[in-house]
Amino acid sequence: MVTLSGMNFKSLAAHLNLSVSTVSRVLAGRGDEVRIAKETQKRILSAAAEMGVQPNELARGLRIKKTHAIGLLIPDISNPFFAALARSVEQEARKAGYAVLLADARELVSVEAECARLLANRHIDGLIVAPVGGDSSHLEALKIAQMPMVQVDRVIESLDVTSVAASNFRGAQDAVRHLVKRGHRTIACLQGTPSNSANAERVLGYKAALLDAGIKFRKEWLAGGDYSADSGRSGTARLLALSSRPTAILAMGNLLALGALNTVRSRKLLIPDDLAVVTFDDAPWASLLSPALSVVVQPVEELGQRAARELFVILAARKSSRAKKITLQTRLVVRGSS
Amino acid sequence: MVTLSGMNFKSLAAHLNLSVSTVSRVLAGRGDEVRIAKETQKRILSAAAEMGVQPNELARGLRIKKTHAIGLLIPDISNPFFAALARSVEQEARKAGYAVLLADARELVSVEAECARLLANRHIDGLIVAPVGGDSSHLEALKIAQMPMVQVDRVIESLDVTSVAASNFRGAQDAVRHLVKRGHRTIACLQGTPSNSANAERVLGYKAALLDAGIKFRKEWLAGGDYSADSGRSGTARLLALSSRPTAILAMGNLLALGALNTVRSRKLLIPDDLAVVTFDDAPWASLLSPALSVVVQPVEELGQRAARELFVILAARKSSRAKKITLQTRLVVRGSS
DNA sequence: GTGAAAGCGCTAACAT
DNA sequence: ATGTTAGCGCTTTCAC
Repeated sequence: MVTLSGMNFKSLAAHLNLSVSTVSRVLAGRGDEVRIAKETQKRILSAAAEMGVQPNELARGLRIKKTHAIGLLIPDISNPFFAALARSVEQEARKAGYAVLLADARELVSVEAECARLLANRHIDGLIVAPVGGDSSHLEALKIAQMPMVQVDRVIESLDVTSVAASNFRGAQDAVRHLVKRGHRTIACLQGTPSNSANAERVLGYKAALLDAGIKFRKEWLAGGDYSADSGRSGTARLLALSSRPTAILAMGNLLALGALNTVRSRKLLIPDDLAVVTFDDAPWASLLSPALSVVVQPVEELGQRAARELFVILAARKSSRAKKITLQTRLVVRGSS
Repeated sequence: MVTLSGMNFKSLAAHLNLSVSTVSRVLAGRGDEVRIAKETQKRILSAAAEMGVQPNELARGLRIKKTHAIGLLIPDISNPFFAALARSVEQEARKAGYAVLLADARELVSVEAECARLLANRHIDGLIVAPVGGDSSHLEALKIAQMPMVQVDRVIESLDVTSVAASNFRGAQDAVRHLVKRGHRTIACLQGTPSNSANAERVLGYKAALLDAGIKFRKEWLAGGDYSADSGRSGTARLLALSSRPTAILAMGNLLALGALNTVRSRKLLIPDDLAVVTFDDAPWASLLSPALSVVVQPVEELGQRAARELFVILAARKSSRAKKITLQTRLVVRGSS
């Protein structure tokens, strides 16, 4: 508990022979509104700047019942996607004068519930959450307690809370259409965690696009089961063993794709000739592989920015508005692998 | 500003016909110490649990001048290394009952300075910082204001603050020794940002190992300049054009290595035969490339854990102790690329 | 064993 | 145009 200057409004006021309230009013920027003499304002402002006096946000929060802090509850910060999300949320929050309390659920609902409780105790003004999925009663509880909330990336529909996500359905659809255009008719898919809404949307988009192209979906084309490279590796092995071997694969996460590449290489097959690969989520290394990976890019930066902004809109609103469902477009980047 | 229950000590006390002080004492776990009747304690405890009453950390912090929150100031959360660091710091903090305020400096000293100020205003109890490097007067200021601090990964010696870092010197040394053992005599190096202490240590270790092996360092072997893949690509191109072309490269970051691989492939050279590559920092994809990358692994998880623990030790201590310098061992993992 | 009262640093309603 | 006062929800002395 350290203040840079060690001074507070009281000591500043004493030093200037003014009352704390006057100091408070001026430093809150309401000097003109309350008609404090220009002269006095100047004195206060310059003295504050010089002595490095800043309001104690704790005391302030206690009084006005706002902490100007938001919680960011994500399933796994070591996942580059969420790291990038955290980055843009933090930047947007700082711009708006909010601090960010970070909580990492480690993909465990139990940890997520605990974090939710701890954050509530900290009296955050609002929460941005990418739910782990599965049980969400702890998030329900927050909602009932009127916690302003925005869901991002992963969406729990039943929560009835504003959400910001990429067009996962459309992104998968685009990828499949691209593959179809390249002449593929047997297109498999490596899925991530099925309980995850983003994954579910992608699988739906994949199936819809197959239908559109007059291709009958076969359930043995659905491999994977989580977002790991291992899952991609074994899933691809299973797919390659199929009697009707797929000529293309859509992976729902880039580690899945990496696993796929691995299996393909070990079989001495060629990409994209023997097997074309498209995957969700770009990464610095995706374009550096040979062949470079074709990817469906999510607008991560915008996702975080938008989620933060939506939350701030909710916080600024006097009364609760209806939950919005915001979808940001994905972008297909075709490179060598397809 | 939401409480899950909407209740506080006062309402609980009223409900039980007790005073706030008694409730406070019991819920602070000092019931026995102050000799509150077992019976009363039980009533309070069970009622609190049932009604979900938790202390308002804000009011608490204001009173006892402790927020049980720490700041985590890092240069770039989208860098997987720092993301992993954040993850372990957050977990360790939560275990110890601390919340984590995240601040991302985006590798800019100016942003770092602003974040430092904002965090101080939030009255964090302590700070874990991986300095951007360059100017550090803002960190000096925090130190002078007695902010409990721990540096991690990147270390500013002049700050005289406890630091936790990997054995960068030793790690580079080990890598070079390994290459020498494989018969290499012309070993180049792709460095990251020179102003970064971790990079500087690595370069020193690299040079020391060359000296040890009786190899004279030549300054044209030093390429790169930042941690990007581009830097690795162009640096490697330069190295390959040398009259005394290196047979091995040590990269100080995995994107640098990725860039190197790229250049090597485009030249139709073979790894590790034409050029061996070892790099700092493992990544999920490093072992999935072909050939798989040999890497110097930093114990990221431990780095974060240790930094947090050291900070908590400082926070628990009554008076300030001397700054420690903690070094955690790196590990060389030899794979196909060397 | 428990309660009353003061105070942490701020804001806001109510003086003047 | 500025000061006085009460109070946010806790902890902590001091009282009984």
